[in-house]
Amino acid sequence: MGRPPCCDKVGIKKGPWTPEEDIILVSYIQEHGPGNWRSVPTNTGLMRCSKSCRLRWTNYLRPGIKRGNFTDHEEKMIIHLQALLGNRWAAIASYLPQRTDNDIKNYWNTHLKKKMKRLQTGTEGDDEEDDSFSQPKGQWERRLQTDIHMAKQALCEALSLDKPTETENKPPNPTVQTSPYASSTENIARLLQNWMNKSPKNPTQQTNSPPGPRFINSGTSGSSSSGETATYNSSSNNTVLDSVWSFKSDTSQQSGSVDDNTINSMFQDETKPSSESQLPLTLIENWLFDDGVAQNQDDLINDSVLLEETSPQLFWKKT
DNA sequence: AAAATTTGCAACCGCACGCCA
DNA sequence: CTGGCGTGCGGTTGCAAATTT
Repeated sequence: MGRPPCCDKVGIKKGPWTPEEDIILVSYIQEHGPGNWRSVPTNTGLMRCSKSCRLRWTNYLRPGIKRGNFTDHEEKMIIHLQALLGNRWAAIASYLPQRTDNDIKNYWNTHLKKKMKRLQTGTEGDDEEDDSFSQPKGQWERRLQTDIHMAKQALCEALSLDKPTETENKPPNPTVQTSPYASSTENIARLLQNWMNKSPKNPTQQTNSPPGPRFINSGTSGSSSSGETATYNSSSNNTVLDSVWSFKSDTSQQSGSVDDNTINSMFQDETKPSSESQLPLTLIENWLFDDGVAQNQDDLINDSVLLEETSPQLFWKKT
């Protein structure tokens, strides 16, 4: 007998999330914290399955998420990490705390994969955008070696949970960085008001949206169950979220500055690994982005293994 | 200017895994 | 030990926006 569905499919709404739903979800999580997703639809009245709630939260509503264009640095990291880890997007995302695995996966599939293909078809060197990326030879061997390497790395990771966290040279970690929601407080009241004033059919236009490539109007497709589904700009979702967070913080703290510690502690047990649970990044980053190594991908794995073997302490903690 | 095609991304689906009774 | 449940993960899809014809 097969597993029952994660949720009752009858009456479950699908498709794009509306701002109302986002607000309900965020409010609930702000009160109860993430987790126990099963109870979220029940307790909030959201006509969404628990999975959908979790996905919406982790991929979109969670604080600390950076949206918009990937930087060169991020792109290189993804390329290198993908070479090391394969399509283990969650693992890759753990090294890019501001990005979700879904985001990284999408970026890989839509941008980097093509780049790879281009390079593979013999245009190496012609690509002005990415001179650090080249298709490795003997991929199977390397993958095998990678897996061994990763097993070692995972072990180190597991054993170094209580090690001090790296911070320097490290991309800002959402669990310690200043909340972007607090920083956008100025716009928030206005944005929230804008959104509230506009009819659901009139999407909130970006007033401080991230520099995303374009804006998708999620529209009513896929969520026809609600005849009056609010259409809104996906890229402004964070704007709505900003509004929620900051609105709440404004009501409790006149300064409008969210108590980051409160929020951060609140979400410490999220799906994204905290900095404490990560392998010290600086050394890996340094190694990954060492130009010499980057230009010599064939030696990448060997270098890493060698490095690990010759300097095992580097993989434990920064000295 | 309009139609056709491509692109990008949010969301869904199904499987896997760990926990617990 | 076993089965149910909750959650996480990776692959895939659907559709609006952007681009090309």
